[in-house]
Amino acid sequence: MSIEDWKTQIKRGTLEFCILLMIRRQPSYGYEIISTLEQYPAIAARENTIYPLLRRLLKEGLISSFWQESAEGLPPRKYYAMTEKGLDTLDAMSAEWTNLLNAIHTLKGE
Amino acid sequence: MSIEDWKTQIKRGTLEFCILLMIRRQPSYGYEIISTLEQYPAIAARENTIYPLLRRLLKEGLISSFWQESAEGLPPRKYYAMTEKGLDTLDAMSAEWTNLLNAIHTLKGE
DNA sequence: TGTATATATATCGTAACACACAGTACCGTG
DNA sequence: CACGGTACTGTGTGTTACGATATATATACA
Repeated sequence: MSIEDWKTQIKRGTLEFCILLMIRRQPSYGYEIISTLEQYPAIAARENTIYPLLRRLLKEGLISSFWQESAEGLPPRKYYAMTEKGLDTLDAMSAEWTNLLNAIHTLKGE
Repeated sequence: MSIEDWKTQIKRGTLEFCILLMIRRQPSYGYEIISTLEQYPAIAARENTIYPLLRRLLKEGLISSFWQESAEGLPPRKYYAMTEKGLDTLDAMSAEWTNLLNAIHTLKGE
């Protein structure tokens, strides 16, 4: 397994975590999420990954969606916002994430 | 997806990372690795997960193995140790991991 | 006989992410 | 008008790490 393959594995779960973090800050739409993630090579992902993921989060009720007109000449955007359930889940994820970081820190032996 | 399922996803890649970190500190054997991981619920895993993983790391040349007699009354243990290639890979992983942490920190908006 | 330590293997399933592809709509330039 | 570029939304199929469950082997000790 190359380091690139490993990066793919690392994204499992963390990508979902990152997207929820983004949406919690403020409602966002697919294209914006993809553009933002592009700035961070560690978790960059394309439409074929992001849209199915957003659809799943919608289906699970962690986020909600609404359409909004854009500035003139631009197609409408589908915004995603956090739900109560999403916030609860994100809190649980954050707690687990902290546990993971502590575990790694200890295993590093520092 | 429940939080338990998310924990499973998060282990992808991180479990491999953790095991390499452990073996870098000092050569270890399967049973000890499993026992140590049990102390950290975030990355706990059993034989059915750990042994195939160790076999994969061996096959990829990231770790090596050697048998060693145990204390009287115990069966011999198969120890795993880091290889040069494993160290290089671990360094690359650590760099990616740092990138990931930075990205998450920024996305959290702090 | 049963428990504990220790190292494995086999089969099957799940689900997240990746690759390739598809479609709509507007704009500016040649 | 055709073309490339940008903004925006998706679909279908494949790969593969990790998980559940079960089984196999061997030694020591109560």
